[in-house]
Amino acid sequence: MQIMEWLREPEKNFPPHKTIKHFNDGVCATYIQEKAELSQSTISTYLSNMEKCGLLIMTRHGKWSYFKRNEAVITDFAKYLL
Amino acid sequence: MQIMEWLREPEKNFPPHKTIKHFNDGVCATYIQEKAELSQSTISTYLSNMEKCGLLIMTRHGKWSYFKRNEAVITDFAKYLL
DNA sequence: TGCAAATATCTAAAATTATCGATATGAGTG
DNA sequence: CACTCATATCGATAATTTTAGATATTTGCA
Repeated sequence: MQIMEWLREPEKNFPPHKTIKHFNDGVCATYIQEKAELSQSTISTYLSNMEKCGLLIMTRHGKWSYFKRNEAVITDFAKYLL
Repeated sequence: MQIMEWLREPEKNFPPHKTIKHFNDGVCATYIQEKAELSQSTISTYLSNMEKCGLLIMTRHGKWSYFKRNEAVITDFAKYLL
């Protein structure tokens, strides 16, 4: 939940990436891990699971994995609750 | 989640109560328990927790506890996810 | 008042989840 | 192609959740 909130406003919650300046594909895993203060393996598993279940969209840029919210899926889920 | 879905349409998912004919206050705990096929204590705990956290509204009618969805809270939660 | 029905609470076990350290894999770079 | 950084996977353990049986409480009714 916390990660999903952070990713709603990447610019406000994360520093700009050293090589990729925009947030078009979201935030790289390392920054999320640092902010979450959980181990690398834990965050990697989280992000991977969240991507598998459709909540996040992952994009590889070289050695970095970027994650952003999958708004379409989130909207559908929110509607389903009603 | 399943219970929340059932309670979206009480008339379609539960029999009418023997003494109280309408579904204004939702469904009595026993019917939910029977449909869920879980023990009485389990369902009682579920419903109580769901009520405590605001998802359900409980109404006592004599010896029966009725439960219905708290649509306001559900709507707020759905919005929060977006 | 005493019994029965409906629900609530307590305690404990089995199952699942959260989390990490160690290790493996993938990718860029001199 | 060796080295390093970023991420992924594996295996294990601690913590939490799920669930039930036993028991307690509440309420209506004979």
